[in-house]
Amino acid sequence: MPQTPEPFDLSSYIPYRLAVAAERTSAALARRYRDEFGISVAEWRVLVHVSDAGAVSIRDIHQRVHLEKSKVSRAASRLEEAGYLIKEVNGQDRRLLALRLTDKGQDLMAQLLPIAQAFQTQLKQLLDSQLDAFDSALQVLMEDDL
Amino acid sequence: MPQTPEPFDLSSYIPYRLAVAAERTSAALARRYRDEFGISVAEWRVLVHVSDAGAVSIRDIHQRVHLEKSKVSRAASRLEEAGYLIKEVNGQDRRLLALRLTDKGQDLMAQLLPIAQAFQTQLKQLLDSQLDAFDSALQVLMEDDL
DNA sequence: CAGTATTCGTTGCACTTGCAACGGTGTCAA
DNA sequence: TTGACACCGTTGCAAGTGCAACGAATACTG
Repeated sequence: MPQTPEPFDLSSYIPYRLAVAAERTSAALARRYRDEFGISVAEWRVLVHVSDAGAVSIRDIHQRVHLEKSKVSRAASRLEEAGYLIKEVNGQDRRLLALRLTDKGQDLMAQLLPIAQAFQTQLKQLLDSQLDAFDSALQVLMEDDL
Repeated sequence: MPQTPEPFDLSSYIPYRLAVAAERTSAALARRYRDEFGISVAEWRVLVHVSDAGAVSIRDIHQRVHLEKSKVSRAASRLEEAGYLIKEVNGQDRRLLALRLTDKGQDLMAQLLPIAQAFQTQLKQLLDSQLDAFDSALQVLMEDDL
């Protein structure tokens, strides 16, 4: 009896669905600020963390926003070159950097944050009644061993 | 009155949470077959679609599995070089290719599919009661305009 | 102390990625 | 038929990526 391989439906496969949803969401967000501000996703994450945690090291960002440290390093360099932040060496531990937004960087965030907030609001409205379950499902996927 | 910029919590931001969850999930899946079989995510998606849709073109795959056509083209070339599939020109329209699995490719899928199925089962168990809401939330994010 | 091990951020390297442009093929209307 | 146009898959190129290795700074250990 020839064994037909069990059919496999990619469109119902959770890792695939997640990847597509994440990509669409990130792309939709990036569209809202990439052209106008020239900020990539990695740079955006760095900016957010520097913006609300003050003087942070590359390592801090690496650990808290799920970015490779080399990616953080290069994103920070691009942001520094663009004048959005400065790198100082930490006086306590001179291996560490202390990244801080410049005034220009704060201006940038003042423009970006409302855009980001509006998008979050839009997404919440779209998800509506599924939002809570969706959020706790994401929590599981972000924290549990897979 | 100095205006403190509204705080922005990245860890509750949906695009960020989705990106992290998707990355972890894809990485967990890739761990299960990358080392042993040397298959990337793009190659995996191409394989799945060729495996269950028979003779397909690059464009078909591009449209159905959310991959850039250049990415599909290069993934298909790697798979061809590894002996997992062959490219023929479509007789009806010689602009199109018809990709088909070789016997070696079918053997590969016979090994990969159970791994993939087991992972899906594991994820469903993890998500458990949130699964239905999670799935319909993903559906919204995959289909609606963002 | 001295000497080793560890941590931090950067960088070299090979590889991947996205995008635009290309040659080859098919379509359609004049 | 021919010419303009559209579509398919590939590829060149610049930019981004992950990983390992590096120098500099610090921590640890005897």
